[in-house]
Amino acid sequence: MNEGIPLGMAGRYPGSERMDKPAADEPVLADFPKKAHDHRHCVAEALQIAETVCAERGQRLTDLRRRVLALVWDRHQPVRAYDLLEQLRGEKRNAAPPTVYRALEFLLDNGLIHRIESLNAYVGCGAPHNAHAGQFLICRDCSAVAELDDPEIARSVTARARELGFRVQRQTIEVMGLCPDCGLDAGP
Amino acid sequence: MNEGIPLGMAGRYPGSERMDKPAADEPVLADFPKKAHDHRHCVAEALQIAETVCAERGQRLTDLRRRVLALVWDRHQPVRAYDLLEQLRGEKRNAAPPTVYRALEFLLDNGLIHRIESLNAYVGCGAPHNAHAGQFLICRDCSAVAELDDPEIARSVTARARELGFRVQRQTIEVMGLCPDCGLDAGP
DNA sequence: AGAAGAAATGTAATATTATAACAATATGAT
DNA sequence: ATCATATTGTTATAATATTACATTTCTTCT
Repeated sequence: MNEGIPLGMAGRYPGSERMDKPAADEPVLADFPKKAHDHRHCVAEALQIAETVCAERGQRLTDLRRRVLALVWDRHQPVRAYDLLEQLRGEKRNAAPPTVYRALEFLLDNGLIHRIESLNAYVGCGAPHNAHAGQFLICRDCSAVAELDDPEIARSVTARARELGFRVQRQTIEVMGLCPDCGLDAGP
Repeated sequence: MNEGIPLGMAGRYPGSERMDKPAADEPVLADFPKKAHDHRHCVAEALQIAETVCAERGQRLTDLRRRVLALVWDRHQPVRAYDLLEQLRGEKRNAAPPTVYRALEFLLDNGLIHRIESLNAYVGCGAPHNAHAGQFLICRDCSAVAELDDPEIARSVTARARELGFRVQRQTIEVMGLCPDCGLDAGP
């Protein structure tokens, strides 16, 4: 199972019901969105948010960067850099690795996407207003990803680290498993 | 700072005072070991444990695998595959990438090492008896790594995932920051 | 508008990480 | 000793990412 209708993506994703800004300490109740939802709306809203975020920060969301962001959002799953490159080449024959990697770097720096380290891949960020690392639930079967932003998890990590005298700068939390849909196949 | 005396490594590492087997639910009180400790003892004990673990499971710890394990432990820091390869080539002129990657795969499968996804690197596992994913504190400055195995952290992740109907198979938790020694430089 | 400086992109080459495919060798079981 | 299997050797290549420098575009200042 890894074809056909694109599946889930980060909760509080553009298009979900909950795009209100959460209180600093409120867990983001992320979830895996329905299989069928309006992609175009989803992408359009992500782009709109990106415009706003960049404008607020005086960052330049160029055509290229916007296009790469749209491609990352297009499939609501982690996307690899060279897949992006291939798609770009279809539109822009002189695209090269730095074309993609520079755009990805910009988007990462501005919190508009996240990198999934264990997959060497990238996903759109559903809540780019606040700087955050996020925690990711990744389905082994269909590759759907849900982004959590649970302060309790983050705190339990930070607390233990501090006991050891370690200063936390950034947390990478990636959970592999089965999403609600794919978990059904495997029994209760 | 990334040279000279090798620095820290996983708590409950061979050579630490606490090599007793923890209760299933007891947090492993990992810590960053002292800068000067007996490496040879450290490596020797890790190898001894590996022998035992493999014997228990009927797995073959061959010369090559043992050698790679020793090299991973040698510096108590995350080691990259091609660094291992280069060292191997010094001893065994026909070593090639698969030589290293196959040994690493074996060691990973048997829980004798962990892969640090965010660094594309490998570290020895201090407690290979129990299958576990582990949580890693990685110093940005000196590359020292401490391996935690804190069930509270794992539980907080699992609990939230279950609320979303996600079945956890494996957690990757990697925390970048400053270890106790390097954190001093940066003020309190 | 025009020039200077900064930011972004183009372009070529290469570094780094990892795997595929098949041959040869070593090991353990009978 | 022979067979089956696991391990290792060997060659080639795939996948991911960066460096270095040239060119273009954008912003700002006049």
